[in-house]
Amino acid sequence: LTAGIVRSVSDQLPALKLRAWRGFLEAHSSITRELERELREERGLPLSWYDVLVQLNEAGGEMRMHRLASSLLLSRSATTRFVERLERAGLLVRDGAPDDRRGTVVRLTDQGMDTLRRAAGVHLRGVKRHFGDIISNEDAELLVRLMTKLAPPPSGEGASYS
Amino acid sequence: LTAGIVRSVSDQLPALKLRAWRGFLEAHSSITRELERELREERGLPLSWYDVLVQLNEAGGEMRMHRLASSLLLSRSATTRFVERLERAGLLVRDGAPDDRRGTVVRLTDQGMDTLRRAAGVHLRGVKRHFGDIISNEDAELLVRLMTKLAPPPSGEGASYS
DNA sequence: GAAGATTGATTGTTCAATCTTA
DNA sequence: TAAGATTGAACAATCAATCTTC
Repeated sequence: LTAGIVRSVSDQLPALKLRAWRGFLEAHSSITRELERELREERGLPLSWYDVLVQLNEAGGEMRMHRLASSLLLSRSATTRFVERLERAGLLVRDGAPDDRRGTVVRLTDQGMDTLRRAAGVHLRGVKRHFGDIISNEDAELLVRLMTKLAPPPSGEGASYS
Repeated sequence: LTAGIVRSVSDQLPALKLRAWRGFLEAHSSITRELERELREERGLPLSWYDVLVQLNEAGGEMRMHRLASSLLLSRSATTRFVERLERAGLLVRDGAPDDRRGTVVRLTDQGMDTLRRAAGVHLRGVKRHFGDIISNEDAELLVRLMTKLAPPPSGEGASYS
């Protein structure tokens, strides 16, 4: 049954490269799943919440809604509701933009900053354990080079989960 | 404000490895997003549906529900509803398992097999363009080695999006 | 009692439509 | 007319509870 598909696979993609691709997917999935689990268990924080806090912090503590939406790779409506939840939890606040009255500025609160600090330890420990400690410095250099080739350098950010 | 965080980052994770980690996330995100877009535009098929078809095909055309759930990294209830949708679309059917009357077997239909064949071309072309063509054979060998170290080889499958 | 699967309630994401300001 | 943001309706994923069979 699968002969046709198998043939078309190897015509287009050498087995070696297909194995590399699948390994890439497996590694991504297993590492992020583990990071998600650890952060949720030890800090009660979803990785997606942590990512919002990181983005805001790296932007200097505040950000416009549409900019946040594009860094998170979320639609605007999803971002609105997402931000609502974090605001209800006291991690950030929304305010009208000073220069453009259509706009909204999202700002990290002290509590949000504190939550970020406490979460960062857990998260970075996880990235170290599940990624950094496993690869050598030479591997890391190579990955930087490879990943830069694979990710479109011009266009915007991306879901970081830094 | 961020001094404490920045310090704790570099204590745990050398800057080089952190850059490798972020590159890894960016590359994964941008490639899978593009593959999703292409498959949806050219075949009207979500990547997650394609993944179900691939899993079933690689398992010889049929699979038990709980096994499918674990290959897809979905909960059982999510898998039930997911399979319902694909069944409504005519891509697969459900039947009682012959040996265990608690169980359900999911089986690819001819239409499902046909959809898989037509989707595979588009998808594999994408993996080739956005991944295979960009890396050398040496890079691929290295990635296989690295990704195998990063993904726990013993435990189960993973979301493939093959 | 435990495993396999489904259903109900809750939560989260999206698209399309809407409202306000530029 | 378009950009920024929010709201309503539809869809998808999860947990807990349930039902059947082992």
